[in-house]
Parts: sequence; C-alpha cells; structure tokens
Amino acid sequence: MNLKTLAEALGLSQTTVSRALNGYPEVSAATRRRVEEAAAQMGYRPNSRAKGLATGRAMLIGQVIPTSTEHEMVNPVFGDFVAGASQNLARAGYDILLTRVPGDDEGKVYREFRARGAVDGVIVQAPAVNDERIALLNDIGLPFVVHGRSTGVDLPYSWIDVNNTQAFRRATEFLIQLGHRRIALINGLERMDFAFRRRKGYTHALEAAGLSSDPILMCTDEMTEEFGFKKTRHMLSLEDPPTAIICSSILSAIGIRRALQEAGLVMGRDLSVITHDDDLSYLKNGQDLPIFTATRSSVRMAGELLADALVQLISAPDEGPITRLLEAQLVVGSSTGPAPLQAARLG
Amino acid sequence: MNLKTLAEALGLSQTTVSRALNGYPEVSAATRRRVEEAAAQMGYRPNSRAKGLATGRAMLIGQVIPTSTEHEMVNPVFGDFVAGASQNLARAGYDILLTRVPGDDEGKVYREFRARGAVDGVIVQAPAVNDERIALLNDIGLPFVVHGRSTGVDLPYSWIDVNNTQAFRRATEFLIQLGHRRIALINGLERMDFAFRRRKGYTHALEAAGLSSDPILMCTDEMTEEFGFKKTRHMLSLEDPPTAIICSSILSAIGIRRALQEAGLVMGRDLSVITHDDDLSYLKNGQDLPIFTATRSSVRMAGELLADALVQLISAPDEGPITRLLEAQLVVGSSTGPAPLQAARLG
DNA sequence: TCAGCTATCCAAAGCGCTTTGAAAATCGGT
DNA sequence: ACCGATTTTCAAAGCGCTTTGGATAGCTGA
Repeated sequence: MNLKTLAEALGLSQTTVSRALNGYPEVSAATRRRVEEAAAQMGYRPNSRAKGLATGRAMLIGQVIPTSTEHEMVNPVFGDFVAGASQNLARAGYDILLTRVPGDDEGKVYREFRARGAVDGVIVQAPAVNDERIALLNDIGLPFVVHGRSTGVDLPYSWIDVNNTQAFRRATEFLIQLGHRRIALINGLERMDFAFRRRKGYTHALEAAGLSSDPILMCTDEMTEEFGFKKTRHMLSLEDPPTAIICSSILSAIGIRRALQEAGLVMGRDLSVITHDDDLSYLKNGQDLPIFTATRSSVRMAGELLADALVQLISAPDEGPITRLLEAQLVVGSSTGPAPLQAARLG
Repeated sequence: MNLKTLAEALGLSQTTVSRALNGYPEVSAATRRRVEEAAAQMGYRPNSRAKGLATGRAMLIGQVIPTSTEHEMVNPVFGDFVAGASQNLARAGYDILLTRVPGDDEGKVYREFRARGAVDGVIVQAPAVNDERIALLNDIGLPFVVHGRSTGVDLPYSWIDVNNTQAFRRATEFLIQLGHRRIALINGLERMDFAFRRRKGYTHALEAAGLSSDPILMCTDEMTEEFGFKKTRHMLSLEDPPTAIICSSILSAIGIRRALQEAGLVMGRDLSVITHDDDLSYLKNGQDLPIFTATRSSVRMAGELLADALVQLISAPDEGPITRLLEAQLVVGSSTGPAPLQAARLG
C-alpha cells in the first residue's frame, strides 16, 4: 500500500492525498475526511525512507550505547534514560537510532551519521572533562545535546546536567553536621565530568569546614558493586578508618553495605553512607522510607528533558544553546547517623 | 557530498561510482581504487534514506524498549542485551531503531514498522505465556526473533532461550541434596514465559524428591530489590520458615541479602540462596568467587546470538525458523550451604 | 454574461541512490 | 586489418514521497 495506489483507489492525485494527510489547508474538509478514512481503513502509512528522502529529515535521533572502554560495562542508567528520552521523542515523531561504537572512536560514528544523513541530531552521554566530542559535533554541524557538561570546553553548547558539585557539597556538609570528620569518597572515574565535579563539591565542603581531604579516603573507578565492596573493606582495615562514606552510585553503595555486613557493622550507626541515586526504575531506593540517605535526581526525567531540548534545537537551530541545571534532592534515609564517639569505636 | 558530485569530480558516471563502491565486478581494479580513494578523501558516504529507498531495505532492526506496564520499570537486562545485539548487528551493517510503546499496544508498533517499511526485522523481548505478538508478526510478515519462548504458541518461529526449566530444576535439586526441605521461590511475573518455566523446573524437582510445594513459599512479582527484601522478611516471620530461597534475579537476591542482614542471619549458613544471574556488566556476581550460588547465563551473549539469527533470517527467509536452547551454568558461590538442623534453628 | 477571485485539485520535478539495458572501448585471434 | 568476445562505462528508469507551479472549477459582483 503506497501513496500511488491509495490515490488511485480514491480517484485523487498523489498531491491531494499527501496534502490531506499532512494537514495542508489546500484541501477541502470533505476530501480530507474521505482520504483519512481510506488511509486508516487500508492501513496506509507513508514509507519512512521515501518521506525522509523527500523532506530531508530522518526523524531519527542518534544515540551511542554508553559503554566504558575499560570493562565493556554498559552504563546502568542507560535503560531508564533512554526510556525517558524515547517517550518524549516519540511525541515529536522521532525514534532513536541506537548504535555501538567499535573501539573508541565515537567521533567516527558522528561523522558517519552526518555524512549518511542518518539522524537529525544526537544525544551525547557521559561527557568527560575536556570532552572532544563537543567540538567535533559543533564542527560537523550535527545538532546535539549533552547529558551533563564538560569542564574545560569553552564552546557554547546545549546541555542538561545535575548540579553535581552542589549535591556532593551538601551531602558532605550534612555528614559534617552529624559530627563526622573522616569522610571517604567512593567516586566514579574522575575523567568523567560528573565525578570530577562531585569530588570538587566534596573537597570544597571539607575545606570550608577546615578539614583536610585525605587521599587515602578518596578512590575512583568504575562504579560497580564490587568496587564499593572492596574499597570499603579496605578502608575499614585502615588504622584510622572513615566514619562516613559518600558514594557516587547506588550500586557501589550496595557493595558498601555488603562490606559492612561482612565486618559486622551496622550502616547508619557504625558507619554512615550517602549515595547518589539516579532513581532507577529497577533499583529503587525506597519511596517513603529511603534505605540510603541520597542525593537523588531522576535520570529518566533527564532523558525526557534532553529529548525536548533536542527536538527544540532541531526545529529552531538558531535560537542558541539550551542549558539547564537540575538540583538533586537530598533525601534522608537510615544509612546516616551521628558520628560514633572515638572511644566507642576504639573500644 | 553526494554520488552525483563525486561522480562529476571523478569524471565518471554515477553508475560506475556506485558499482565501484559496492564491490560489483563490472568495474576495473584501477577505477575502483581511484573511486575508493576519492570517496575516502572526500568523506563520501551514501545517504541512508536514498540507499534504502533504492534497495528496499532499511538496514534497521526494530526494538521496543522492554518496560513492564505495571511499574514503568525498564528491564534491567536491556542495556547489556542491546549492547550484545548491537555489536553483532553492526557487523552486518544494521543499526537498531529503538522505540517506546505508548500504552500497551506493541502490535500497533509492529504494524506501523511494517507499513512504513521502517525496519527489516524486529527482536521481541520478554515473551509472555501465550504471547500474541508472535502470531501478529507472523501475520504481517515482518521477520523476527524472540528472546525467549512462549508456552502455548504452536506456530513455528525463531527463538533463542535459556533452558529455564532445567536451570531451576538443577538449582532446586542442588538445594535438596544439601538437605533443604523448605525451599522458597521468589519468582518474576509468572505470566512471563521465563518465570512460568522456572517455576515448573522448581516444582518438578520438588515433586521428584517427594516434597510438596508450599504455596506460601512461592511468590511472583516484578523482580526488584525491594520485592526480594519484603518477601524474605515476610517468609522469615513464618512459623515454619524456608531454609533456602531460589530467586529469579540478582537484584531481588540483593534484597534477600538485605533482609537476612536485618534479621541478623548469615547467608549460606542460616539460609541458602540461589539466584539466576544474567551476568550483567554492571552487577557482576564475582568472577572467581561468586557471591551468590547462581544459574548463570549471559544476556549479552544472548543479544549477540539473537542478532546473528535475525540477520540470517532476513537474508534467507525461506530457510525456516532458527531456534536455540542455551543451558545455564550452575556456579557455586558462598550463598549456599547445608540445611541447618531443625534444633539449631529453633534454638 | 463575464472578468476576477478563491477554493480545490493536479502533473511533474526532485530527493540520492541502485540497477537495467545498451553503448563504447579494448582485446585476442585470424 | 578486421571481427567477435569481453571489459568497461554510461544514460535513464525507478524506489515512494513532498512540493512547486500551474490548471480547473465554483463563486462573486458588475
């Protein structure tokens, strides 16, 4: 079923049918109704490629599957993010074109997207500090929005980010107010912008309180459960262990919990934990009573917002970059409590 | 940069350039080299839509984001699955077209895929018992492979599945051999085929051992951490609590662990746990020394295999359905041990 | 009745590619 | 030197849609 046969069946020209279906005014209400009914009844849908070729738009948004090069790990927030993005993109008639990057050359994929006209825009995930993808996309003129920002990149570009610095500053201050003095940081890879910023927030808060940050209490790696577990186990074995840990991922926080359990310690009493919580659909931190005290920000909502921004950017490219900074909520659960007395802990 | 300008720049016809680039034999080696070099140097890539329109192939595989209707939860294995699938699809020149289903009408999306010619085939996730999508896709003639099977569907169709029945039978037998008699099942939604089969394997093993399955020890729901936690907590409060739990997801198993911790019990000693493990990249069950005893099967590898199968199906539609049953490994970790003596437990 | 509008519809070009059918160039054999 | 076979190249049609630039029909007012 294509336009031609539909038009013939209706005794109309392709032009008229096309216009009727696309809401142009040059067609009478009666004809439009007739056309729409016939189209619905015969199950006609315009061929995507033909339509795209004629209009010059692919109605597709490019998305590279965000995997870390080192461990072939898929970003755990990807599913929720893409569910959010996809939902709002669909409203504007877009689908997502998903592709993997062979090796590490995401730039090559973007160049190809552009050359092939495969997509109308892209969403950039997990920006690093000084991320070179931004300049590249600017160069080749492919509309894009970044999920996060990139410290060190001066070009104007569109982004939506969580205020990571502020979130981790607040989390740290919160612990300090509870009397904690030795606060550890289990962070993501610090070449990633979000991790870089979180560390900044953490150290700033410590400094502001007159505390020095101890390198031995700061670690950074891929945010797996095991990472949280191993680092916590290690830190608990230190001569002067931390009384609190701030953690960049709920997965690693689960690892922390496991290490505490193994050591026979009670979370929130013997050791306080605050984690960042992306509010993943499959790993809820408890709705009414959160398990972990957390800096919370829905990654799904971020996906929705990025989708809207990109759609707007594509339809009005000259209106300048869209930027938006989201504040994370600090939700208090049962994983934090006052710092244990030194005496008690030694005894 | 399009074919026309490239051909003009080379002083050749579009035909020759197209053929040179697509490896047709009717072009001399010298010309081919010249064309290829010019194309590489000028960064020419054929326009996707134009090529697709001419060839009638979209070089796109449709994939609906698998979300549960009830809780808007994205399937946690989705990221890893799609990473595997995407990798092997890319080798064959395909990308993934990702879309969300508004409401619950996945069939509508497939019909549209077909009518619009948007994709060359689709991957069907999370089949239910008597899944109606299979008949629909058969009807409309869109090539597809199912990730899993659908009990009750008699039509021939292509699928790749883990032997869920066998996996859970073995897991149950393993616990029985360890002396366990009260074995609980924390299962996924049993209208899903995988959960239906797992329960079958579980009850079969119990029956074979002359044990009756106790409804109070079997529960089924979305496999979240919280579900594992709450159900375990509840079961521990029973008059005659289980000494072992079999669980369908590592996320729920983590919830089980939390409940045990809360109750002051030690996993593997006071209560044994076996979980299914999809070998998710972001939630590894420990490589050398698994945390949980588990029935393991890599969902990423499943993605790779499904991709290969679908590509083959598209290129040779008449060769009949492709089916493959994968066996899960039973890996033994420290979450299982001999059943505690009744006396010891009561005391 | 007819010019001048507007409302309605249409033929054909064009999007960038592949592919068919034919022409031109090259070659070996006599 | 010439012919048939083989290579190599090309012009043009076609994929299914949108959109431009008319054409036609139906009205209005004089």
